[in-house]
Amino acid sequence: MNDLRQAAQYTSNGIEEKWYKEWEESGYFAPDGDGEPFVITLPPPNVTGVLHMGHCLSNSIQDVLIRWMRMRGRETLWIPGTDHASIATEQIVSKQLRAEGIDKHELGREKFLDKAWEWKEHTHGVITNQLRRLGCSLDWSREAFTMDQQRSDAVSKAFTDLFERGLIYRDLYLVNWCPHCLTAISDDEVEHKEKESKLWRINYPLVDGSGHITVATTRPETMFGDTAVAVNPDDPERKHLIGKMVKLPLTTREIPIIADYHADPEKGTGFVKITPAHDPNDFEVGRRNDLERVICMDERAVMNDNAGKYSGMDRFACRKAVLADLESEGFYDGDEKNINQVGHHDRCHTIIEPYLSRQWFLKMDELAAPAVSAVQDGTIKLHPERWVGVYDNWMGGIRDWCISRQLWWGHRIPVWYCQECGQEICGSEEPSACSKCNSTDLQQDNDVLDTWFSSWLWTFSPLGWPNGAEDLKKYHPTSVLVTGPDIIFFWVARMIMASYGFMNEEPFREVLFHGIVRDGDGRKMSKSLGNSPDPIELIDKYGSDALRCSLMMLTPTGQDVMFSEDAIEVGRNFCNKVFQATKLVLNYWDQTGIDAPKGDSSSANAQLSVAADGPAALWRETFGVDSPVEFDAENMELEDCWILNRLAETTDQVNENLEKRRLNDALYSAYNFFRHDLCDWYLELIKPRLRDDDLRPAASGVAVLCLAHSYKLLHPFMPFITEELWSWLPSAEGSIMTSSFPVSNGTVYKERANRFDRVKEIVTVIRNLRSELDVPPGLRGSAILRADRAETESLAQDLERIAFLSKLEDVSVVVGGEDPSPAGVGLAGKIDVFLPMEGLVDVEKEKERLTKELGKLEGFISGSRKKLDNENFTSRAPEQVIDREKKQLKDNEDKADAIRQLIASFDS
RNA sequence: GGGCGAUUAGCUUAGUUGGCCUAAAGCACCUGCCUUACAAGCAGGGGAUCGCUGGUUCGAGUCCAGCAUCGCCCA
Repeated sequence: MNDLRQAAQYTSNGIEEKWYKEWEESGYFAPDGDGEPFVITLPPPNVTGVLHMGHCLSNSIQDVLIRWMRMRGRETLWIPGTDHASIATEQIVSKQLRAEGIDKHELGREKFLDKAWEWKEHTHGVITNQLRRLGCSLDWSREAFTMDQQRSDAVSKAFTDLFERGLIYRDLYLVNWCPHCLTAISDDEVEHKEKESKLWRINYPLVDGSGHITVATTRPETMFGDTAVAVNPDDPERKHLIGKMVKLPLTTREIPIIADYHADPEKGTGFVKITPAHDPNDFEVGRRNDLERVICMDERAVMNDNAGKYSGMDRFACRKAVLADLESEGFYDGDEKNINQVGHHDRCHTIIEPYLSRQWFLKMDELAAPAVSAVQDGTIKLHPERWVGVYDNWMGGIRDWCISRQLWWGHRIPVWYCQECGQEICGSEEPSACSKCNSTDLQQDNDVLDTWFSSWLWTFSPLGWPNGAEDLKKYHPTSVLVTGPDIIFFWVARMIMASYGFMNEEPFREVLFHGIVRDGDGRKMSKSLGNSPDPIELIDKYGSDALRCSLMMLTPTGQDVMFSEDAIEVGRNFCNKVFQATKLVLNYWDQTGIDAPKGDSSSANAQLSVAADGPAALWRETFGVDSPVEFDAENMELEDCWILNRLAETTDQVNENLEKRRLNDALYSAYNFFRHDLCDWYLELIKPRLRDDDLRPAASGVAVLCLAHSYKLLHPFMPFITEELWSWLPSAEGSIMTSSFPVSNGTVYKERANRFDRVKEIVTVIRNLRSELDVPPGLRGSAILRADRAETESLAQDLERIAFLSKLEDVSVVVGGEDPSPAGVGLAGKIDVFLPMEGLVDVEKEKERLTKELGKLEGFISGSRKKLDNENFTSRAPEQVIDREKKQLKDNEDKADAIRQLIASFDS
């Protein structure tokens, strides 16, 4: 027998790796069958990175969808891959080289790339193995990397296509420049942070000697790049100065006062210094007014010769020096506090320097148009829907995308320059000679492309575009994209544009945005805060199933999730619960000595509605083999009917919620069924039958069926433990992950199921009474139920069950009659429940309790009466609503009467 | 400054078409129980003027307007 069967508690040790290996070797992750394809491309993690909590959530969601669809018979494909993370990787490799005393530039491009590839090979296995530990059922045979040959081909094909379509251009532009990484970055990579700074006032003397004007600035060090001062043309107090010249302090230059609406008379001093080469707004002003662009810093944000004696100083050191000199030379006019948004590079957190340089841009308008309508007309659905507005908003104001990066690790821009005639040649392959002058002296552009320029192709490049055809035809468009909303612009929007741009169709049918994983205090998890647990450590400690289950249970659809280590106990505890219930059932099953034939998974199914034909039919349906147990389908036990009905209902709920992509609701349905219906009620109740030699086979048989279906329902969420326990079941054959997912078309045994619900209600009332009246747990008293004649008959069949579940010696039923006294009393629907307790009941306490209950009822009654007395209500509300209200009133009045009578009986 | 979202029990949230809402769940808390699957458990309990103010309606946690507070994105 399996060692785990003997364990006191569930432990995932060894089990998870064992099953993952088995699944992978059996080829279960590859698409199979001829069902409608269901395809996801994994959002590629950084190849040199490690798994973090956000990945765990995102990948768990994807795996749930994939496993569910696979079990439903769809041809599923989940494609893994990683991206090359240009800036991050280049930073790491450069740092490693520096530690060895090697400078990147001395080493040279080729050798640096060798080092980077080495590093990539070294770290690649880390993240992919982590995905395996999580249980992700990815088709590893199709793994892609953004810089492998196939994907590199896709990138240069995309670039050359766009180039030929005239959408790519090169221009001098003010870009977001990182003086630390020495590269341009896109708008999206800039993080704006609020900073308290100052607004300094500086006097610029008028050249004609008629005094001075005062400009206000947050960046005095850029004054060496000033080429004008702007005044609002509608500014009555200052417009007369337009056209005059001012002297730029600390220099010998003279600049004009110009008219531009960028200047706001209400803001600052009404005069704005214009620095076209160092400020995005000023750049636009410069364009409008045809101003000269004077660059006063180099790429490291060090002042250059245009800054005169400040040349060679860092930008911030220069600011201090300039301010000091302005003051000593009498140009300084004070300052005031100012809070402004300062852009930082999201990778290295250096303050961005707007920098004038020649970059490659992609025109977006044309590409955006079909991507906007696809989301608007519902071709692509976003969940939750509110992201549609955010998406539209951004797409409406879309700006051209700066795609060049001054880095080496990445896809080198496929453009060559003729050194003879200056011709630009773009092509997927290196040209042998200049197309214009035939010179062979060609040089490739030094820059590489933004990493997102390869990931925006991610729905079709992993399927083999542009070379392969088969996978592409079969699996594109993909089905779902699962990701966080933080990259909706970076990635999601661009993928949609790319797909329409190159494939002429949508990249996926729906996008599932999930929340961000935060720590227990609601802070975003981050390396610098050190508040992010290592998922692999958590998996080692608690098991992957526990981690997945906890994350899914804690994550409201589309909302952020607060995760702390103790939250994972929810999942761990549930795994143990599933294990314990299995142990119980199988231990009794083994005692039956029945030798169950193994089933045939190919003929097995999971249609719950066959349960109505009896457990034997369900057994055949579930395991694909005749039931080794003889069930009496004509005389099913009440609880068996009830649990099979609950199973059918739960199955519906799970499927329905998964359909709606409400994953945590789906999990909760299955969880509540297992923990409460199956364990707390059903398994508790059948214990006497399990201990009885004659009744054991049927009771344990139904329990086995419940377990089998529970495992299936839970398998997408917790794949390992369900596979392990499935393998323990009699008649179970093959892997659960390739078995059928349960389906149901409604309820079974509805009438008897309702009868059991009444049993539950009565038992709950009795337990409540026992507890409220402080009846010692060891005391097995009796109870009397009073009901009308119609109910009494069926109730009589259930008395033993009620007695057992409420731990009473005996329970009897009467029709009408006096209240037994003294007794505790409760109401289960229309049934009065008496707990006679000679000498035990504290009359005063019981009266107090009943009075409280009566008060509550009277509140409801007066509420109902008020409604029903309102003619507006009775004439306008729908009939069912009125009927329901009347019925409630009647029920509550009956209850209240019963309680009043009882209170009176105490007094007599 | 522009936009989006949130506000329900101590905490995290559910509440989908206005009426089975007499507002649900988990965690936390209190009480009892080591009952031969499980203390990583079971049974029971307390705890909410649904952010505020108006409006629409026979009826509002739900729809509308304004306000307040918080969060996110963009400029």
